[in-house]
Amino acid sequence: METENSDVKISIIKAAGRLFIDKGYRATTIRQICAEAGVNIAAVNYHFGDKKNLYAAVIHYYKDSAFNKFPLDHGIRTGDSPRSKITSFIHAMAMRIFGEDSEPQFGKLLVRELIEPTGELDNLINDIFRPSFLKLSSLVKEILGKNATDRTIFFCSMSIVGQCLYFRNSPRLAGRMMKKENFSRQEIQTLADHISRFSLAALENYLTGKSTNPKG
Amino acid sequence: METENSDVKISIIKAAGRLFIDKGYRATTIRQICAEAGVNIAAVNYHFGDKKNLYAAVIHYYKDSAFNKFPLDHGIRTGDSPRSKITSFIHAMAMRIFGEDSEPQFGKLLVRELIEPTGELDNLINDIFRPSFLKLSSLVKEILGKNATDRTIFFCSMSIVGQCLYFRNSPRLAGRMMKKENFSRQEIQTLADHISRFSLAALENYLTGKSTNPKG
DNA sequence: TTTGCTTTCATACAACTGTTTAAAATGCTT
DNA sequence: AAGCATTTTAAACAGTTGTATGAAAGCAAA
Repeated sequence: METENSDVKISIIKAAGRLFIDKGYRATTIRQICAEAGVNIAAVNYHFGDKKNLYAAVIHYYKDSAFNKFPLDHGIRTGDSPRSKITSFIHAMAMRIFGEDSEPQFGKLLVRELIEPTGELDNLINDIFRPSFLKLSSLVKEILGKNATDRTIFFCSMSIVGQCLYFRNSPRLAGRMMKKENFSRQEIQTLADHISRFSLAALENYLTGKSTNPKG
Repeated sequence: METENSDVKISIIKAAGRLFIDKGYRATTIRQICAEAGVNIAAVNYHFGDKKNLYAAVIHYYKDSAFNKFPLDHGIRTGDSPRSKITSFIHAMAMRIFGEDSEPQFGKLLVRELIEPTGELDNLINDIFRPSFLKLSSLVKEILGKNATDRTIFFCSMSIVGQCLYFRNSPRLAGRMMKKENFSRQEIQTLADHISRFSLAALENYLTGKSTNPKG
């Protein structure tokens, strides 16, 4: 059995990726994958061993694809202002999560794994979530200043990530743009612009803002 | 066949709810549900017709439970300040989404349905998402003021909802509190306090804040 | 106790699942 | 062209799924 990624393996990975993104791991059958890829039923087991291994290969493939195009420090230059750095980070994160046009939507796979872990979640946390979150936290800390506690930095970073993921997976409300399958780069930038603006406005007034006690 | 909710029906709904929340609709089998509820395997089909109908009953049951305890205007009094109103709204939303201790976590069912619609999604959008979102939007509008466009109000409301749902479904990062199965009321309030504070800081400076253009 | 209805039960069924197998086809080296 | 390893194929496998069935049990009213 070959170890490199042959054409057949790639075509299976891509077909499986489309289906996993669209229907999820469990609801996608090997027969569907093979039909979509135009290969025999036994091809998955021959080339990947089993369905679980194929899924891991799909995650790996799309993860590399997303982070090769938009690495963690994409658009961030050392001399940039904290505002500019966090804005660049959010834009790159949005591009990874949304994908462009018909590109794979890595964020959908991520969220699916969050909701219904298949066993790859631990790898994803170590490979993706943790380093990405740590990078974001360091940028958040630059904005909040030295008075911010680790807990505050943590919560604020969570708030930023949450916005990105929800925009990708929100329901269709009224006749608006959300819940589209694919977004153009222009639309992704519009969303990333909002998230950056919203988050920066929050971060720059988080420590000085009034209390939110409902009674007060 | 009875039309009221008998004891057996309730116990099946509750057992199914626990399993659907934990493993999702597809991964949960009727045999598991009946074992958990201590009833015969044919009970689901006898009392609910089929699995899909049972799922709809589960959604309906937990939805009513969550909104009876924490309705849309929970804690909101007419004379309250806009800040106080939106804070109360976020706290109630958090309670509905997280549930308390071992209470049903309605947010998990919601997000599962967002990620992998079973057909109930359209009902949920009409019954839950849309009215809740409209209520939140009206409160956001109060804070942003009359200069805010509908588009701005929409995006900012999305940002608030996104935070709540992500906190419920975030991965376990380091040894922190997230990705717990159950949250105490104290922990939910802590999260809601942060989300309120973050969002209010954002809303009150969104229109006056500087641009987020990465170049600037 | 008998009657008639509702509910429970063990069992069975057809459809679908991931996976395996052994033979056929293909490609590559000599 | 021959030999050999790799890949593809059709067919089958055992296990699980949601659902259906017909008999047994429960139960209230007469």
